[in-house]
Amino acid sequence: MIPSGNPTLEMVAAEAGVSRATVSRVVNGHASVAPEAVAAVHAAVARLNYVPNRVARSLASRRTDVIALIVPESTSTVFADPFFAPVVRGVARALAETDFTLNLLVASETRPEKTRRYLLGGNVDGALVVSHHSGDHSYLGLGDALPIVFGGRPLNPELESRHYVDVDNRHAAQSATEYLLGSGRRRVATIAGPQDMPAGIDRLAGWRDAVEAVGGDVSLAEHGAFTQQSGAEAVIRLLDRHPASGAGSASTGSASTGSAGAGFDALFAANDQMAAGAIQALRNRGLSSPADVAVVGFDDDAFAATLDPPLTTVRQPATELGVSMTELLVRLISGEEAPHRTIIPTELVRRGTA
Amino acid sequence: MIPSGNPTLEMVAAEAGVSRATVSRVVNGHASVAPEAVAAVHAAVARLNYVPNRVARSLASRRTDVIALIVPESTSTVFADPFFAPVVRGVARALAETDFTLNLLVASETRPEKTRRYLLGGNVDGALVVSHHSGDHSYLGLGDALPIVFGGRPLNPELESRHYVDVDNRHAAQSATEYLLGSGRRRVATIAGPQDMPAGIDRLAGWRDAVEAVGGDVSLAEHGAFTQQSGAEAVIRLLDRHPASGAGSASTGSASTGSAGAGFDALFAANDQMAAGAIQALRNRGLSSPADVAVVGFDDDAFAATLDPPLTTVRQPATELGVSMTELLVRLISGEEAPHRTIIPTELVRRGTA
DNA sequence: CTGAAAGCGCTAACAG
DNA sequence: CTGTTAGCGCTTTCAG
Repeated sequence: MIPSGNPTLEMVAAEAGVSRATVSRVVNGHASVAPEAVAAVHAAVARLNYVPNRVARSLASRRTDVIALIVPESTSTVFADPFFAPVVRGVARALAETDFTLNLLVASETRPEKTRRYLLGGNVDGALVVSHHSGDHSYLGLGDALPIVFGGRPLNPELESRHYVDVDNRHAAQSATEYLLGSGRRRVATIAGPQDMPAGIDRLAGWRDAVEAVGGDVSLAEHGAFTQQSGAEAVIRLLDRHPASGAGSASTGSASTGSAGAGFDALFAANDQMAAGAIQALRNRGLSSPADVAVVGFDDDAFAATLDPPLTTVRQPATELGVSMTELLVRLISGEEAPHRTIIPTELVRRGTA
Repeated sequence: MIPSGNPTLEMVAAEAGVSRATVSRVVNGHASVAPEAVAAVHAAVARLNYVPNRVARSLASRRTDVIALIVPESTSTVFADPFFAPVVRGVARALAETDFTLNLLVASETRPEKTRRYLLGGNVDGALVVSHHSGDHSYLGLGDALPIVFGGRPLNPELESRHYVDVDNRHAAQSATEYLLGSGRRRVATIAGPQDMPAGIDRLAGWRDAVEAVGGDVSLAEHGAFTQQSGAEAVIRLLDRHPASGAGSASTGSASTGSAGAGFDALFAANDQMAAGAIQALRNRGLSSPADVAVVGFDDDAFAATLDPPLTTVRQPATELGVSMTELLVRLISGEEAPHRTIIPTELVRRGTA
């Protein structure tokens, strides 16, 4: 191993006794090269331990075979987010069958131009942006300089013209609510997410769709921040605002002690964390789930099934989201047309709380 | 936004009325350029919205300003690993102050050559390998073609000649055991990790060092697989092999019911997961911690503090590991000499179990 | 302080 | 089927 740089294509050409063009052809698997030439080149490649310089290839071919998955630098949060790992897995899986290499780019939030320049500097053929949060306006301008696929509906209307794949939060929320209504519950409350995130907005809208359809009470809503704590607080507010009313409640077999009852008999929480917090808070008030309040969450995160009772929730197929985003991006990179909006189906997972 | 490619340096030169060389100089902040020229170039850059092509720059300068953090494709596992997120955070933090861009490379385990070629193809200036597991022999050969820093002591002796940063598992384990011994416990058992991983090997060795120093019983060891389940099973085996003996046990205030007692009064588990499993299993046998068996874990993972009682453990400074690895790599890239072995200190976190 | 010229290693027409 | 010829966009001596 001589410390001096790697062998070049030119050296391989010399070694094999052919021209550089021929070497390039066989290395890239281009058709029509004499079998002998192919063999000679392969031999030379092996002998020299040649590895093509991708940078040079990129410059010449204007392709990189690399796609970037951009994650915000709040990496700690990102990696802790149970939703994220499966998405990455999906992306990696979809890419495994292609010749693309994945490039998880940790975008410095303090120096956004660093990322911008990287992306625009010809380092990647396309990018995937998982915009769990709303603040990624920085990628707005890149859209027409580089194929980009967003995960999650963009909040910014300008981005509606971009390509994105998402779950149908609104419809899923509506279905979950209808499920609650269909199981005999009369007053379905909701703990909505932040209204500056699409997931928060859409899930609330879906709940409202279902409630309005049956002439229900759309004031049974409080907001949380997608955290357990905020879920607990929200349900307390709900309880305070709507104590046990004359409404024919379904609470009968409750093992509750000095329960004050609740003015609602079902709850749709915009994510599992908040559902967990809510159930805990209800219990502290002597209300149990599902007996007093049936609860449905959203996400089916890693903890949903381990709660007691296990949480009934709307499962988001995160891996499929990753796969789907990737396939879409690859299609865009190869110049194909593709729909701007791709929706992947969710699924209600019935467990113990509803 | 004209769909045709980005403006080139040449166009900027024309726009600014200077040569390409001059544009290059000001763009790269090289000294000695006439103020007027600088201004003209900046103006042109802004007007044209010029972003340098990093690929071309790379080819010409033979630098990329990118470093890769390689993670095995068992991504699901990796991202789920509570140890991983802080390492990434550390890397990102250290890099934020430099001009390097981070490139988290998900290495396809089914197609290792893909990664190899990427690394050797001039895409990055150096690489970080977090070798939590032992199987990464694939990076062995890269060492003298590209600066690489390993996280965690390499298992393979050949790698000892590489650069790596690690915590001193052996010494930390020894200290933890000594702590147990120093708090009046006589018989300290251990649940060791797999003996094909450095962390498993070294932590066991450290425990033995301490036990032998006081003439203790080094047969009080069982092995686990770093999982909760395996920790529970290991402690059961320990219990079966060493039931309550005549040894003056420290078990006094135990609230245990029909406790059979244990032939050891302290336990050092090679990681927190196993410690958690062990405590659970002990409890099932009517033994409580710390009353009957004092327990110290290793890692201080995300769950350690939430156990009941909270787990006393050896904290691994994962973020610092990331920072340290990065600083080392950057130094290597700039051609500086650096020590092959860097050890970062651990810390015993005293909580409720010992 | 600045321009001219020569590549970095590879791909891609274009003739043969 | 294969060699020749031009570059890809930028950095970097080397003169001036």
